[in-house]
Amino acid sequence: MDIENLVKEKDIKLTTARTEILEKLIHAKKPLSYDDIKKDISMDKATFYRNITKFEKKMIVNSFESNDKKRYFEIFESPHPHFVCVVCDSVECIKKHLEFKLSGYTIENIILKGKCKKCNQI
Amino acid sequence: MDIENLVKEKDIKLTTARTEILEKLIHAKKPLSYDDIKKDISMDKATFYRNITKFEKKMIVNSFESNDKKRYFEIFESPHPHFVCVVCDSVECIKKHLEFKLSGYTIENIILKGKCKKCNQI
DNA sequence: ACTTTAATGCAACTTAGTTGCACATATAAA
DNA sequence: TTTATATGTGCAACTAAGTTGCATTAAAGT
Repeated sequence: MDIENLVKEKDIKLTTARTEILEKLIHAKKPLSYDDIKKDISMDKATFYRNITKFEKKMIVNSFESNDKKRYFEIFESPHPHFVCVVCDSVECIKKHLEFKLSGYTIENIILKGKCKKCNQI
Repeated sequence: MDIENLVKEKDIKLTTARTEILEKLIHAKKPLSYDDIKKDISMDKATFYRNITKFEKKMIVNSFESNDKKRYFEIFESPHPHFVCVVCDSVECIKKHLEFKLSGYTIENIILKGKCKKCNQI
């Protein structure tokens, strides 16, 4: 996956700031918060949030609120569940497909909250 | 369900403030945020949050973070999924049991995010 | 180059929730 | 009934993620 493909036909100017954000998210193995990536990007947080909002509107990025009051962002791909640890606040993607229908509702994201492997061993 | 049963053997003093919170939650049909119930309770928000934290530790109340940056609280009963609308931020309980296992993990809450019935019709 | 439009940085703001501290209430001991 | 000790409460100040207003800068079209 490369950045040109992501923004293709999305009517978005590819500025330095935007490239930095997308680069970081593309190489991430799990959703990241602003806090997770601020050390690796050079823009102001206002710029970060304005750009991420734009990415979300264009369906390039997708986000959800975790347990730690932070928003987590990932490149929008085929929908998959996420696991959020209520002890250590870590966030993971669940590869397994979770089929679940609810008539009248549209389900966009499934979030499982609980204790992750590490925290279960303590 | 009554309040005496809830706090029985939980080593909790039943003050006026605590009774107010529990009364409200017992009669709620869905999880409520502080914002939802502040008009109906007479205590300071610090007292509310300190008590709700205590209830959570004692497994009387259970909570989760929604999409609107607010925490939603409900009386702790048998675990069930919740639906959170990403458009109108409404929160609902899902009665249907959702079985989902993930080895090594403990799942405490399942949150489905998407569009609710109302918002789907718009 | 000139104009128009969108992007950025900075600082101030918003808001859910937390914390320190003094005062109040309750339970236990004397 | 007083005294001691612990717990609960209100108020105000604080915290931290995210937002907004505004002046400045950069980019794209003519």
